[in-house]
Amino acid sequence: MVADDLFKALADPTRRTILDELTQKSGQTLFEICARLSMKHQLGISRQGVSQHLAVLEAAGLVETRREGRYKFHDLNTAPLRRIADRWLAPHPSGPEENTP
Amino acid sequence: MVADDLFKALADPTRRTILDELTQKSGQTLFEICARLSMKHQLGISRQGVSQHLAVLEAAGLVETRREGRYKFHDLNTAPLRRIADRWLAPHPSGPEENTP
DNA sequence: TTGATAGGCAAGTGACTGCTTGCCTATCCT
DNA sequence: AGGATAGGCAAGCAGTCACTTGCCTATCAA
Repeated sequence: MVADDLFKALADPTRRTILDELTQKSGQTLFEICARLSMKHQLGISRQGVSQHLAVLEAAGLVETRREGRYKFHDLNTAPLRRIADRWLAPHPSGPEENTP
Repeated sequence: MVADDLFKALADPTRRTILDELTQKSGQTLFEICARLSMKHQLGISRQGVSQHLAVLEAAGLVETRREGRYKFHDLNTAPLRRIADRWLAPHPSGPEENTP
């Protein structure tokens, strides 16, 4: 389920802060994001923790990555965000989501 | 944290289905929502489960309630939804969310 | 080639969460 | 009054999640 990945990704405050950082400066590496979370947000989190958060954001389609040599750059993709509110702003004839987990 | 309640509320698929139902028909009671989840969505969930979900949605500001006698009606409030995407669509000078849990 | 840098994989742990069950209160209808 | 209906409170349980630790691979610079 696509919507599920999206909302689950947004549910964590650290992931939302990562999106904030990528909004300010796109194309950051893992270490760069780690440094910013630590410096600007006083987030004492390990590199692995950030890496796992980025994986969740990528699975949700909110972050796209490109490799260059040993560097992996992370870019923001706001497309999924813009469709969130639309779902509940107008009545739908049928439920847009199957809910059988 | 307001944003935290909002995103946590949206993280659960059952709660999103409840929002779908309230979009279709506003002002439903707890039992009415229970019946619709069971009939239309094959969700085998207890009344307490639905009640707890509604409490979370109300804490997030997505649902507002009004009592009339022994009935409690639930109405949708889409205002918080419309501000979600805005956060990451334009760069912010400083982080809009404190992240010190 | 050696060391340093950037990142990945996997297992373990503590906390949170969704859900149930059991019991209780309040309102309405005969 | 008495039963039925609508809803609330609280404890308990199982599954999920965020995070850490330890080790491994790949690229670059000397």
